[in-house]
Amino acid sequence: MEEGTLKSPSNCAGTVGVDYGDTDPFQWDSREDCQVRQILDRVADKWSLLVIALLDNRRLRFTELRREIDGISQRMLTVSLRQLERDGLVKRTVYPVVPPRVEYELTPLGRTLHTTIRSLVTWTEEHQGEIAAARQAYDAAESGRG
Amino acid sequence: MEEGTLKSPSNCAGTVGVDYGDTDPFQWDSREDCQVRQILDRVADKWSLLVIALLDNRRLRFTELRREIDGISQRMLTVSLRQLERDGLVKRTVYPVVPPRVEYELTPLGRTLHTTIRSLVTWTEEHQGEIAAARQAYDAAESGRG
DNA sequence: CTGGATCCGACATGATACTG
DNA sequence: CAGTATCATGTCGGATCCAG
Repeated sequence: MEEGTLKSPSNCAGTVGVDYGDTDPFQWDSREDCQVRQILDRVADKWSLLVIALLDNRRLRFTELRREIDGISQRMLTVSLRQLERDGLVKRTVYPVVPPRVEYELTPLGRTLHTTIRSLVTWTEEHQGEIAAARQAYDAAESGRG
Repeated sequence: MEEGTLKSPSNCAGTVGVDYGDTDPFQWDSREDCQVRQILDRVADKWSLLVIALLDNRRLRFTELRREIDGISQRMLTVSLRQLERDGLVKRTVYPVVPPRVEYELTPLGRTLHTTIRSLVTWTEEHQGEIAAARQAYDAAESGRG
């Protein structure tokens, strides 16, 4: 199983050698625990991001989520949901009926993250134009230089 | 080359089939442009996240960045920086000296993103304990059900 | 020092088939 | 419907060599 055992050992070896002397705005990576690196990676994951974004304050069924996040495979949706559930961000409710009915919703913890993620999404919405422009400019200059 | 051409064609096919009827909190993925999906993936990237986080309001050299983001390979740092530069988030300054000296800093656009990313990092810092606890609980219950 | 190019393995992800 | 298991593979990312 590709559980959340620990895939990247190198993440915790020396983690990040931040050493500002006094002002250390990013002590999180070297001290605290390298956990932050790992959690960031999980939370900033492509699919997790979308799942959390979609579960605003609604309960969605598996298939509903799958339809909304067009392009996600059943497998990845399952895996993502499992991870989010394990991290206490998403609550999974199974109704013992036939056919099966499973609903997903954000936990209180997940809702606090939703806010942050939402702001990331909003940022992207607002600045996609600038980014597109920057890319064009970059690519133009690039092809110009050969 | 693994440029930012377009790796996931499926991303833009139907993108996300959001269809709430009236209240559509996530129109971004289906309308606007699927760009959002792609940009989100880029800015939420593991290394990009850390790079932007580290370039708070300082200029860092290539090697400095590499040292701070312990665990990143030269290749990925280069790739990440190129992408960020192309997206207009990071400014690259080359000093025509020998040995070469290259410094990186956030652009104004990058600085706006920094704020958002910083809040994501902060969230992770603040809630890593809860997540760890949730994982323990989950794993315990899991092994219990065996 | 800063990178570009290449090679290659590992892991993540998709596709498919099967189950309760 | 909601997964699980298995297999195939594409991509990411590390290691290495080379160049300005």
